[in-house]
Amino acid sequence: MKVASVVFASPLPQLDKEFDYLIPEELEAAIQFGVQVEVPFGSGKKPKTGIVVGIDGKSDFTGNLLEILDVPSPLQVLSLEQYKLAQAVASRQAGIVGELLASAIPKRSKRAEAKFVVESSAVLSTDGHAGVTRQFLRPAHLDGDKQASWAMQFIELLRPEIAKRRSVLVVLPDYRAIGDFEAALEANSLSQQAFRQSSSDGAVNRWTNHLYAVHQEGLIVYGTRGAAFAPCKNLGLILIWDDGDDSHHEQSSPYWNSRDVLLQRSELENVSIVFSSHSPSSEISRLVEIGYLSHIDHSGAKPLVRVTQGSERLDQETFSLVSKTLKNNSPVLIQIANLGFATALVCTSCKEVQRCVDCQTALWLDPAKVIRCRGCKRAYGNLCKCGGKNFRATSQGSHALTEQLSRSFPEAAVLTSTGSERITRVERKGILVIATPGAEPSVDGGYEAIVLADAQMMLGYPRLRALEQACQKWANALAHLAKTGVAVVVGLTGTLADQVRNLAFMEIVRQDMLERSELGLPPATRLLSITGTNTTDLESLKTKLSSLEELSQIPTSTGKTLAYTFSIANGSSVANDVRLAVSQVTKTSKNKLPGQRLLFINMDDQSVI
DNA sequence: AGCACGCCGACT
DNA sequence: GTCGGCGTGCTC
Repeated sequence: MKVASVVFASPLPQLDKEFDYLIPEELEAAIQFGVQVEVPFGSGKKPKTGIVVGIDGKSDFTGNLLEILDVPSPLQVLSLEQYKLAQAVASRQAGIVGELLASAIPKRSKRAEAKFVVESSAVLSTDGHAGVTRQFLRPAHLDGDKQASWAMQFIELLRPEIAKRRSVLVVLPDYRAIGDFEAALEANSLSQQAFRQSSSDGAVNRWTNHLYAVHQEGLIVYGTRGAAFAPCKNLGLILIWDDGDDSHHEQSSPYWNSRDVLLQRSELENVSIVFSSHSPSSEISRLVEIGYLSHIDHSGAKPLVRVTQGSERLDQETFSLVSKTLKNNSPVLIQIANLGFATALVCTSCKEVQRCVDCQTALWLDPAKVIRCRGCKRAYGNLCKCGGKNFRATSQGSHALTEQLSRSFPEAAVLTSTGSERITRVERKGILVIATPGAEPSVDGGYEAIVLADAQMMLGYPRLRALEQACQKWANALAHLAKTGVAVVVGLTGTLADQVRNLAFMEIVRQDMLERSELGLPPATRLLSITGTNTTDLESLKTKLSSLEELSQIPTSTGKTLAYTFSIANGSSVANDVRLAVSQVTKTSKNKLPGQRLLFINMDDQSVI
């Protein structure tokens, strides 16, 4: 009898390998790579579902081989390329193949399967994958009247691939981008060939789209970050929008991100890849710098941008610009940094900044006008320690500004759009929109005036990536400007002011990236963090890791996290060593909790510094 | 995950 | 003497 290698879509490290089973002759016809099988496993009575990832005449296993019990459906659910990608990502991130497979394969829907018919296709074009290109592409600075410039650009790039019956994979940061992309697909009559891979779709749709992506070539497969692992038959091109956006990072182990996964996919499947954004991430900037990516600039005509130096949100000139634009019945956008009524509260009698008694975090006025700790959410009354009853806001949030502007421009409608209360589109008229970064509503033809009111504050965050993230948020907001519009960026000085005025985000991020390189910080190096709850376990891990020369430890603010930098070239050996050390500590620890992981390895931490 | 194997305390 | 606690380790 022939032998099949089977893997399980399980996050358990003990099951992170292939198990061999004999193929009974009556099932031999149905067994092929990527089909689901029912197999006996362990001493459990009920059969376990696995996936066939290899068929051979023999097995290296010395024990007694068992037989596959059943093949519930002859349909392939996993492609060879997907499996290789999961293996590569697991090894790079010191994670487990099974946990990646679990998210790459949706839940089976028998109802979807009953209706699924593979379109019989001609023999695939085999014109090879000659001329693989890897690019960073800047789309036009300004969006079209009805469509996002990047989405239109994506359509142009994917068209020729679809015509060749190549599939195209499109990975987007969030649902707003999905909306923009779907609008572009619709406008170009491509919706029929596009298959969304989304965890929020219903089980039947999800499974249907998954099956199409496995079995049919020449499709547009798109979705948010999870789609990076989606099957794509005859893949010819990978497109990623705004790779620097936080949403491209997976929040659970093994903490992969779209950029790195898709770079690996491009290498493994030898296909072209295009990263696109208005302002590059520092990683993309580095890849352009070392010549791995070529830089294609389609940004075109620059809009008119004014930079003011003062810290005042709306100086006289800006105020009259807003006022004049509204009078002309044209829309205005004001981008501010955060929610709530105030970012910090100062007592008017003792001048103390109000802090939480538990965690020392600054208090703020939340959207419900309750004084609350920003960190632990504890609510406070309206009384300072000194007995003072009055507070002054050190910086205003969106709701306070809405109220103030409603008074200043009584005849205009004032709308607020934030991450949690988002408006996606507004009518083209004299309307004043206040939005937090990433929540800017679209408007046909663009805004006639855009004010980036908190530019200075957004730079001030004590984070490694503050500058590149600020550039990303500004550039994305400015894409909403009308061709005849004017933008005002508040509170920048010196070289940075000049660079922002010229929309030289490429250069700003490049300089920032080079400065970080000199300090040995990402993206020139990688940053590893290991987080746990138990300090003794972390201590013993620290001792184990101290013998590894490739790692250089960096301090962290909490005792619950160890952080190290390591060189990109050492990536695979570091991943191996760390995985080993963590499994040893886990094995000998006395603090194990059932079903809970003791230590979390993040091979590319974004937030410890 | 399940489940068996295994070596120490209170029970008919 | 045995029943059963769940720590440890394996499952093709």
